[in-house]
Amino acid sequence: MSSAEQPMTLMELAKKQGKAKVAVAAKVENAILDLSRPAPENGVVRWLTPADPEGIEIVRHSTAHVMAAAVKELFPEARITIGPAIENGFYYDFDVETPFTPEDLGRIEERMGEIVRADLPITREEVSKEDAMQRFPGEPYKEELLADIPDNTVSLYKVGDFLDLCRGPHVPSSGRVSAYKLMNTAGAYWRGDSRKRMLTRIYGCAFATKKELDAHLALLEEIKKRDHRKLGKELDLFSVNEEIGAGLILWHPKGAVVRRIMEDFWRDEHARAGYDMVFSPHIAKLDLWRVSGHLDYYRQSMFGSIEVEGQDYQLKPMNCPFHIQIYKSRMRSYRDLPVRYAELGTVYRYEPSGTLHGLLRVRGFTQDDAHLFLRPDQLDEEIYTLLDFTLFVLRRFGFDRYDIYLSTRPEKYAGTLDNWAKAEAALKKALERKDLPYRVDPGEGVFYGPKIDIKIKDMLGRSWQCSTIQVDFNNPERFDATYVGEDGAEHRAIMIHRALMGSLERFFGVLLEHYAGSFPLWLAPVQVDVLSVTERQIDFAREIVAALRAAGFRAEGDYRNEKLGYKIRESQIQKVPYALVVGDREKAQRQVAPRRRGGEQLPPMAPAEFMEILRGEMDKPTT
RNA sequence: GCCGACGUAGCUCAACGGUAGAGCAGCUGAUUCGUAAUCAGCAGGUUGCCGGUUCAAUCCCGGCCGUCGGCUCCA
Repeated sequence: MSSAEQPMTLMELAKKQGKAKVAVAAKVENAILDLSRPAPENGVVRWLTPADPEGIEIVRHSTAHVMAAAVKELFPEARITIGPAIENGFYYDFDVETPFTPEDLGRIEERMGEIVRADLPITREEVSKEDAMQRFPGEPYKEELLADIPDNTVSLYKVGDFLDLCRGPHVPSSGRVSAYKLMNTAGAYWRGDSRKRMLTRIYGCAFATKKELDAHLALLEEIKKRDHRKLGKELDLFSVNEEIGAGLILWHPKGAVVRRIMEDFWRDEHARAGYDMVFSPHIAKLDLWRVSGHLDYYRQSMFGSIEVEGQDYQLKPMNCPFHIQIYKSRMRSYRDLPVRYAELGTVYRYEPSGTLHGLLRVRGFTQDDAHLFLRPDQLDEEIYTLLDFTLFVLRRFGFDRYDIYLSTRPEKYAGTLDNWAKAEAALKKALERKDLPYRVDPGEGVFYGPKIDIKIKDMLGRSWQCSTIQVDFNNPERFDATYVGEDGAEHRAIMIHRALMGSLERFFGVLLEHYAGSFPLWLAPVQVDVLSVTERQIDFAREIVAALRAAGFRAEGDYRNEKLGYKIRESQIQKVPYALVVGDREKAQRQVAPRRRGGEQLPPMAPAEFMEILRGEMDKPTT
């Protein structure tokens, strides 16, 4: 190509290739570029469209700019800060005297629509940092951002009259932004720093098509319907009570049934897996936490101490020191190891009031905790077994999709490099031996050891971090937990700290949303409703209820003077897996007419036959 | 903890500077009914708590408690 010719832009190349309508940017040698940039001489480009993950990210980012443009027109006094693309959409933070109201959002969205319809070009220019400084009068946040940019050249983007400092890239014109919706406002600290000024953030979602946007809004509706706080109230499972205190959970009888079943299952399986159950008190001398190191590292998450007869006591934020003391209560031989102590231990942690959230974030909760004391040579096998056990437990609760993370040594760490290397290798080996895909989170381990975190995925594909397996070099050291080896000398034990469900409260909340309140049979608080059609069948219905209960099922009778449809509806709304209809016909035949929760009707059958169906369903993690 | 919104009957929600209303649930009665709501009547609230402004506050203002959306935090 001769130098006299005007170099062709990517946009022009896109036109030639018939891609101008769909392309929002181009990928050239791994760099994502605006279409206004020159096309490469060899002409090798990959066009990015809103259907590409990278393409939609650009659209989302540009939508944030369009929104900022609308905000600056309607609220010229608003100071602009940053506005990135995020999952499903974007946000933009503004510094305004009074935060935006929902009505403001409506006006902003309307103005955005006008900008989109006008299809204004979004232009890019490169200027020196000094020049850029002159271009943002009265925008202190932009000045601050500029000052922090190491390069001498920066890029500016313009939509209509709205100029923003931005790395880009952006879509070529505002008309390419289409399916979006402003969602809500929120406070957010400048640069995420709680010491800095609180800004007003506007969240929006944006998609490639209206259809995807609608699907996303439908998903949000579904999430709302499954909200464990709403279901907890509707199904009478639990409550939080202002008079008791924020973040403290009351388990109602039906919720308590589910919890008891979860606990029973947990205890049985742990006993089978070679764990010993222990119990420990809710408070202990403050000094214990000084020894464990929690006081130094995590004091801000602990409740204040309680003075008793001149001694400070502390509500426990963890169970580990207790288990260590049990371990230390006598001499341990290498033959005794591994020692596995498990406890459903209730702990109390101070969480800032603004972070509390139903069952998912509370101040008092029960960990399905265990501490394993091992010899170094047992680490590999133990972790492998533990991983297997964890996945088995999760599967029982209907979770068979997960993301696994291996967190390695952070900058600030306790223990020896040699131990860290061994522990990380053991964790890695176990994951690979189980053929589990995982991601490494470098430096994200706890100061006392590396860990495996398992994030389960629920029915809606949302991730929840519940299980954690942590190697701990710190506590055996601090508490001097040892065993006598074959050589007769004392050796330092290695500890594994692990929780499978994490917190029972939280796991129950996740389960509730996972199943949308429709618990599988084995967990359902009420498994069978027996419904009499008229009062003529009450005696027979009572008999059925008694028989079911005698067989170990959780059955309730509804003998009220109501129509069948009314009772069915109530049973359905309460998400009871089975309703047994008992009318004159059934009574005469000594049969029941089962109806499944979803509406499916089974043929009338003998009670014994129905119980066989129940038994066949008891070990199913989903229904 | 920070920013914003909210707090009215058991639940879901309405109304208003002049001491509040509906539906569902509850209770009573009638109805005896076949797979998602039978009808009628009755009862139910110091409008989260404390203080202030006002002739008068549930409504306006302040503080506290709690809830919600975020931020921060999360051993």
